[in-house]
Amino acid sequence: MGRQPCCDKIGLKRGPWTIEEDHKLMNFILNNGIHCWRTVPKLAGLLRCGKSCRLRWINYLRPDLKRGAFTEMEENQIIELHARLGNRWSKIAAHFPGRTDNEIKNHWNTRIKKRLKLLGLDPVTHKRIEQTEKTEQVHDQKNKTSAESSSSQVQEIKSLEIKSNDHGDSVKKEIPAGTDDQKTQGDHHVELSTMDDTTAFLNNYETLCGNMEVGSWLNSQETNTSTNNSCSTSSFSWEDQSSYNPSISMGESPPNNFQEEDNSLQQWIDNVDSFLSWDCFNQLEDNLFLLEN
DNA sequence: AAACCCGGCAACCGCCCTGCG
DNA sequence: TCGCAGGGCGGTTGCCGGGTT
Repeated sequence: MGRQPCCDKIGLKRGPWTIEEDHKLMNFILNNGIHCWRTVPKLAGLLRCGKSCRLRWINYLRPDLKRGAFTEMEENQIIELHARLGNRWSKIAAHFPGRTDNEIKNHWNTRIKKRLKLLGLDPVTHKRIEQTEKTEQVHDQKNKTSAESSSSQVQEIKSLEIKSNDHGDSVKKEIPAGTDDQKTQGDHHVELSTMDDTTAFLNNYETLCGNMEVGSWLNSQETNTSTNNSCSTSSFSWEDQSSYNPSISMGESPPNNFQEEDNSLQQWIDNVDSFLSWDCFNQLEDNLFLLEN
């Protein structure tokens, strides 16, 4: 039979959201806050599932979303974080205010992954591809000879990692050791016997990336994303708004927060209106309406 | 100009986790 | 402690627009 759907999907709309639906959802959340996603579509007059509303809000309508292309710095940071955290996109997204996990995940899958491959780096292990193969061999051997001491293999892994340092000057950064994130690295990552090894690996990784000049390479491969960013996509950063309260979340009531500040709600709506270009859409809707009649 | 291909991204699916009664 | 409901999250799908043939 399978799992029960999260809500009664009969008669529910799916697919791309319309401007009208966006308006309804945004107005509802602004006026009422979010108490229970399941009730949101009903109360907001939407024929959508609660989950769909939640996703739409989080990935598109949320006022603090940063729009536009990823900068070179952001990309490098994503790569760095992915090396530490694996595919835990929400954790990675937490380091990028205004970016969503979905956005980062898509960006990773569509661009960064390919670039790492082009650079000869395994996007999963973040090691050079030939090293990954060797490491896998080490793992295979380890499984076969589990009774033996693993020290020599760890040594081999270490030596492989250290090789990545042999590319010239190293660019060292301070990396906090012993964080939870490091302790919970994904299984697919290189086995590290100690926290020192983790730090060494990260340092080596960073050194590798630095020496291969990922940033400049990316820059040369692509007509400057930052310039494109500034002209192709309007960017709305809620951080710019002094009245913004980032704690819009379950159980809280954003309107109160907004109302406490002079004109903040109106400012927000104005900003959202501008970045969604609703005037244009409204005009289009009007035109369509006239055509239909 | 049309057909086809491909990449990017929004949205969906379904499992997992957490909080509550 | 257990079961359930709801939200969170990662993986996947499918549409759309731009590029190529």
